[in-house]
Amino acid sequence: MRSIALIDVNNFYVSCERVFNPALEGKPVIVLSNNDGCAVARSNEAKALGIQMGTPWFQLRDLARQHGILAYSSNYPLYADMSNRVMTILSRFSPLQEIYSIDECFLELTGMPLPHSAIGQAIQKRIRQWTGLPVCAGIAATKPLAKLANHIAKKHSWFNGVCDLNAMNPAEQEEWFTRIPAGEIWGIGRKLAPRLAAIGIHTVQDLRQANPAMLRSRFGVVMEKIVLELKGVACLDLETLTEPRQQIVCSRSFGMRVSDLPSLQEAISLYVTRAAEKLRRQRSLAGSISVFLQTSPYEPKAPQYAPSLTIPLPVSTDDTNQLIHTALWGLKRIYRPEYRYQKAGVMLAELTSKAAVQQSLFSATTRMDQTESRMAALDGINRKMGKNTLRYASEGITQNWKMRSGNKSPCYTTSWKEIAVARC
DNA sequence: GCTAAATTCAGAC
DNA sequence: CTAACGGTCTGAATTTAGC
Repeated sequence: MRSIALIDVNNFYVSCERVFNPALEGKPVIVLSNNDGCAVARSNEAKALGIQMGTPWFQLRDLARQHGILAYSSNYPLYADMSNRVMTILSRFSPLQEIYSIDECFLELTGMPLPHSAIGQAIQKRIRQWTGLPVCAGIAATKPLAKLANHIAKKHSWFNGVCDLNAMNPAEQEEWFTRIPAGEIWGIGRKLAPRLAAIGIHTVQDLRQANPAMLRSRFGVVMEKIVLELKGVACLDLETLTEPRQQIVCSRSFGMRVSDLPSLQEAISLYVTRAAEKLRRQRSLAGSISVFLQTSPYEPKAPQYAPSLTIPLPVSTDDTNQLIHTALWGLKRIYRPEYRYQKAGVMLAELTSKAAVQQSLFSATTRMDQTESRMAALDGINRKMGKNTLRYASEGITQNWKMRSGNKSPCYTTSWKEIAVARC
């Protein structure tokens, strides 16, 4: 019997904040998305107050005041660093690991000594000891079932955070499947759940018993695979190698509405810089760059404008200078001064491996070499001396358009300067 | 009427 | 005092373009 574990950190962002600020323990805490926009992580106490995932912060303000809810701006350097620690520890429990998201991974446990719940408990204990973070483990024969097992472990405290569906007999399993709504299944979202309900499929058990061929014809292959996996038939492999991204996007909402071109130029320059850093980190080159602007869809009475322009690059590149130049050229094409922009962004696409470049017949190789050493120097200085030590003047100095981040915790694990301030 | 490319949809977290 | 609502990425399905 195949045995897959799905390990995930409970309320990940909130738990990271709590590790470094134990006073948050037992209190209703939320972490907000970029620009302090929406609640994207909630402690159990906050969930108990009825705060839904993705609720805009301004709608929560009153409730937060009433109940003393603590709201933090998101601190991605902290969460990314904690995630790396967790994933490294987990990698020692199995040779096959799929890192599925910032706080989740699958581990192949097939063939390891039983009971596998004991492995789950060992994992839980070590992650808690070595990082301070709480995790749950779900174990089952396929990935969606492991997700469900994890869901069960989280919801029912008597499992102590570890649930092995493989260790249950079929009647017990069925008991659980009958109690869980189909919408909880991995891959069944807000559109598909109502469509399934319309044909009488309400629970996991209903879906398990449905005819895969019929579901395929009505909903497509994805649904068919989900059903087969729920029956225990493996269709999805563990994806243990991470392929390089096929496109890289960097976009941000502004802290205020922006209408002037110079501010947009600064923002676009910054986003291109970030995107190009990611591009070089995965050793790719971009074949095209897109620029886009957006007015706020939440102000329906204001005139809306959401232009974008994709510019093909004659020779694929990872040179920030060249990418900024091209993006700013594109920005000028799409910019109209009469709108109040809420957001801007860039996308690098048609990415290819740097190891297999198609050189231009007409461009001299020296140009490429110059780019190479200039970018290496830029990345090297910023790696050694800290992010932003060396940056492009076109990013601007005051950056009045920058996103709001009113209550960010210090970067406890990635910045010497901020630890000194924290004194915890 | 076919294939390929582009766009949209749905999902995850 | 008022207005304030995330970001990245994937793969399938559907539509459109080009022949």
